Amino acid sequence: MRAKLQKAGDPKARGAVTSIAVAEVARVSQSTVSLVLSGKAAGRVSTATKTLVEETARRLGYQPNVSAQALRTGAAKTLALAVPNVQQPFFGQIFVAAELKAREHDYAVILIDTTTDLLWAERLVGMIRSRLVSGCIVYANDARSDPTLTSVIGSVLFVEAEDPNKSGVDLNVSGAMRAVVEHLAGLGHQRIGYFAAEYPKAAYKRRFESFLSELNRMGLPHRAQWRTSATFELEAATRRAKEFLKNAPFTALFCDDDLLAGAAYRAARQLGIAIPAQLSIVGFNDIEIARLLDPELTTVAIPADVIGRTAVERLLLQLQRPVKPAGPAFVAELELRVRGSTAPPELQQV
Amino acid sequence: MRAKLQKAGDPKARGAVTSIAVAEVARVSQSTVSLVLSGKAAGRVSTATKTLVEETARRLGYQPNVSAQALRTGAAKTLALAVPNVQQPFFGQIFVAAELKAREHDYAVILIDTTTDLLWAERLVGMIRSRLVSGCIVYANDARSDPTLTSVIGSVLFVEAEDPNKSGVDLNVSGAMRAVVEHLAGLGHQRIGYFAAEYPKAAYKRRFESFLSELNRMGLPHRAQWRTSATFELEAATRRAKEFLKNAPFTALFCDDDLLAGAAYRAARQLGIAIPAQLSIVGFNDIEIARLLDPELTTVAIPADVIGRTAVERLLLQLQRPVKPAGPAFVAELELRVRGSTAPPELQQV
DNA sequence: CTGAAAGCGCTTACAG
DNA sequence: CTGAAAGCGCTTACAG
Repeated sequence: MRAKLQKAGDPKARGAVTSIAVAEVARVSQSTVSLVLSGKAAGRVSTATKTLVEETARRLGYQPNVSAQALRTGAAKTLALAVPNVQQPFFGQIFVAAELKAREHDYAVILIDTTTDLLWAERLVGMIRSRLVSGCIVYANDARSDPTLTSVIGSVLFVEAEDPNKSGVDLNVSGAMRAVVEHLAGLGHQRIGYFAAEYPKAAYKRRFESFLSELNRMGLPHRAQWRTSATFELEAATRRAKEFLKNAPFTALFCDDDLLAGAAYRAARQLGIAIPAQLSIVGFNDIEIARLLDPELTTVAIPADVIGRTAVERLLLQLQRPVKPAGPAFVAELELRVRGSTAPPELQQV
Repeated sequence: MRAKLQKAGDPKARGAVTSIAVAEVARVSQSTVSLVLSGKAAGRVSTATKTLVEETARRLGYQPNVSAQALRTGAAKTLALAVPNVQQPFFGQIFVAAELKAREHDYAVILIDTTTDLLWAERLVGMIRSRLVSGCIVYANDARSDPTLTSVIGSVLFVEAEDPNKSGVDLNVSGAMRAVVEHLAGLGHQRIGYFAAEYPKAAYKRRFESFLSELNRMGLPHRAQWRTSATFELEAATRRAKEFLKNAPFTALFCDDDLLAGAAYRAARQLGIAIPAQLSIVGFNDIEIARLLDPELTTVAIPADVIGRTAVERLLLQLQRPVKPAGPAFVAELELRVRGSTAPPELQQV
């Protein structure tokens, strides 16, 4: 038995079971242990040896040191997921779906909140260059961060990107907007207001553009005064909605997000405007809030699970290629869920 | 100039700037670079050399390889945060606060959802033993996972633990329950129902026990039939609430979570029960939903930011110690926020 | 104040 | 089919 000289001052005794320990106990070489446990034994290690090693590793409770693996292979099995706001249940859903798919491939996921961390892009670049993560999914990037990300662009997959051509995964926003406008027009609404999210995201800009072109297609008018915007901070959004809805000349209102729809409900309540009799409201996202509102909210559902899964799959594929393939984005279909907040415009407003 | 022999088949060219590259350019040894950049230069490296190295590193865009650092030091600068449900905005808040504090110490955070991953405890142990993470904050563990975690217990900090003595951070639940019961009793309520969360968490059990002892203290009765439970799945919870509220003999209802309160609102709406005239409702958490409900929900606010921050601070401290200090937990104060969902019991129910 | 060297725990050609 | 050896990029005693 070889005595192990614990050199003073060296990293403290680790206690962990290493592949060398497994090799010693199994009386094989450490190479063999590595080959077997990383699944590369086929045709290179006899079945007997393979079984012995696996057995020994299990018995000793061996877990490969991921830092050593990452150092040697050059890539950590960790991904980052950057989302605008972790506190929104929708992004929680995205995370859960992404994490599940990542886990299938033995990857861990680090979550980045781009709203609370203004330097998120710089930090992400640092994470990639320091090899903390191998790649990142960026949900709804803002234009400001793009220059920062160019140096690591091959390791990034965008969802609902600023520039739609850059998206690895995208949403069929125009299809959804068509459904929204057709639904409202079908009920008899001629004037539709727009309550926009006050964030510099192309995702929101695109929704509005689709909205306008659908109105156009249907021959419906739109005025600048029929549109306002607010952040998702509930009190501020409610105040904004209240000014906006006072004497509003429209009979239906589209909201960029269910949270904004919630603020519109509160404003309507305070103003004594009945939903849907006096005002129809449509949201976007279909988070839990939609069904907690009274009446329940008609809204556009986004398949968070499909998006989260697909984004991870595509990112992992992309990381294997030498160069980023410029293939077309995966486009997720959205679904209008009609509930009680939309009805024909029975009572004309001012 | 030393020619570097790129040995065929070795890990592909990495492209990354290493400390050796910095050393070569700055014409110092790699040890010196390391000393300077890890902030251990004081009294060991001349100011001139220090400046030169820093300058060179910045110019080359050097980022230390964290895998190499972790391998050498034995600990990755990564923490895990295990929460019951990422999709609940409350845990999003916890994450944001924890991540911010972790970032201050140069740690990254991996999020674990214990509801969607039934083997989370096993996976967490794997993460710790494989050195992917140095430690973990576990929010509201369930008893089932405890045996699995014992082997890594020194690397874990509990929040609202199964066994309150094990908590590194805890909530003053009895204080909150006292405020709730006193508030309702003060309004004149004698019979208070309880809508419990149907999860095997000690956190919820403790809320109910505190509730009972506060009732006791106030001399108020409680019957088993005045209590029911449901998961947070909105439709199921609403159905449960509907059965429960039909001919309910109580005039006020405490809910383990704002989401359950939301379900109770829906049920009340369907049954034609007016809130708060016929039924007062109190929630727990004070997430956004509380202010979106109509009337706005009286609920107990939990300081997610304080909890997230403190948990990280304490975990980091704990990881430095050789043995886990059994000091007392940090106890976060909760606050009852009175809104429109509670009022005197004007109309007696059956 | 500075540098040469060991070694953290792996993976992977290479030789046998 | 198996093993010896190199080397990923760091940190840290140690020698000078």
